[in-house]
Amino acid sequence: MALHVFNSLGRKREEFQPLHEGFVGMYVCGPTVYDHAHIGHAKSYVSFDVIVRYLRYLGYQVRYVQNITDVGHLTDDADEGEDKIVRRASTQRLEPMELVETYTRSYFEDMDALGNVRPDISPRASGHIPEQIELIKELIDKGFAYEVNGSVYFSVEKFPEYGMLSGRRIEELVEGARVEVNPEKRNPADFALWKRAEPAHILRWNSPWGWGFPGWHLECSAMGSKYLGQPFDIHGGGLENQFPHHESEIAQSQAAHGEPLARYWLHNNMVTVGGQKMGKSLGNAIFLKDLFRRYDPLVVRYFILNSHYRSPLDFTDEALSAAERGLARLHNSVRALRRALGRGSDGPVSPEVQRTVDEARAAFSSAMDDDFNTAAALAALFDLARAANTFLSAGGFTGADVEALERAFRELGGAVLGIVPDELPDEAVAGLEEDLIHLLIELRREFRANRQWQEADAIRDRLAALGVQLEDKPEGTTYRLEAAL
RNA sequence: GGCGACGUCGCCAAGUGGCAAGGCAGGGGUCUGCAAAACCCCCAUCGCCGGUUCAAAUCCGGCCGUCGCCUCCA
Repeated sequence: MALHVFNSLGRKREEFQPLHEGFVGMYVCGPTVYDHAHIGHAKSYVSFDVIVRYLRYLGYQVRYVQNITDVGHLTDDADEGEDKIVRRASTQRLEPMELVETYTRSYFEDMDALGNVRPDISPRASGHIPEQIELIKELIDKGFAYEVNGSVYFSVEKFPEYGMLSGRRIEELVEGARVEVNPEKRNPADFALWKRAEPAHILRWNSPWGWGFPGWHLECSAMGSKYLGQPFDIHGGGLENQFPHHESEIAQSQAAHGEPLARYWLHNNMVTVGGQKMGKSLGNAIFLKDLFRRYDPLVVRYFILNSHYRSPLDFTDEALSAAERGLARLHNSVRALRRALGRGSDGPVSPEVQRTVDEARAAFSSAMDDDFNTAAALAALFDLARAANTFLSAGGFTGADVEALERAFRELGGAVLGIVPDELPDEAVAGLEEDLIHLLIELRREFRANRQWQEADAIRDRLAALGVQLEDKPEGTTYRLEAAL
């Protein structure tokens, strides 16, 4: 089966056909860096990370662009409000760019921890002011935009398709508008391309319309087409940005260039906390840096992938704890395989193992081909884990058997889903700690040989209390670090 | 008020016309000095009502409930 994706543009599943054979250009709306990343960011960027990884697994050369919004994102969308960055910077008495730098680094730190591959280009809005000004000029020249008092607005009436993505009509927007109408706008639904800024405004640039700063929607249009051309293949982002952000991107870009901005629009669903919407303004945001103190980032990643990217996801302790144990199961199986590497007999892969691996790969691919159904793909990995465990405990496997199984986990669970690292936690322990654990295991072995069960159990219990879980097996005692997972 | 999504086992979650994946938890076994891990077995007719169909969790209508967008947010 070929890859099918759910295109928000048209709201249906379509076969994915790249514009250029073998190449995919993908743009995902990045964060506005005025605070630390929260679990909403995690869901969004893990989802799109897996999409990028899977496209690469399929053999596409992907150019992944994800912007950093460091200017122009106002605190409300009536095109009034303050710039989020500026407001936060003045509160903290920082240069805006200083604030931006801090949170940009924090963002990448968290995304790295989650195992997301870095975008190929992370363009900043503030570094693309000339491109944005050019775009505005083009829109004015073509009659889609107008200037008032040093601000420029996009005229939605000039673009009849406005609403094509979100399924809204301009009239409805105007009627339902709860925000105060900006008197400068000809139509209340018009949106700002450029906002005039007074001298007191510290983040501003000179333009043909005087000093000011670009509107939020503009950056994605300018940077997306700059690095990926227009149209490009995939535009991703959060569902809440479908309107007005993405709708406005489409309008600007298509009005200016006469071509659609992107062919496939993918939207991930939202995160709730204990059943309630999470919002920075609601004060119930869970920051990743806090969450990572309680759960390994890979557990969070696994938890996210256990549901579909287009489904909402509710964060609860109970669900995360279950995810923790589920991921451990997968890791245990991979660990066992890796310990068995090189221990099998000579010979080719047995037909039975080959068939098991083939089936797992087929199930995995057909799940991922179906609009990136990671939950079903995970089920294929769990089936593989069970089979692998059975093969290992049955014995009589060849080295090639173990390699084939391990490779499947490394590629599907590792390269594609990113939840099976090349080095699992307990394999990373080294040095003094490792020597001490082995010393205790050796002592315990002697107690056991003398049937001094109390002493042996005490060692095991106390190690367990420290997060080191011992496991007695026919071939000897091994350990697992539970705290690390 | 307008638009949209969803409601599947105790919990999480796949499944969009043909006998309901997977994970966690639970019960019963095997292995083990005991554990742990692992393996085997057991554990749901899909919010409610009505309709279409040989056949519906899957399609249509109504109702109830939850969530989201329409205002900053991934």
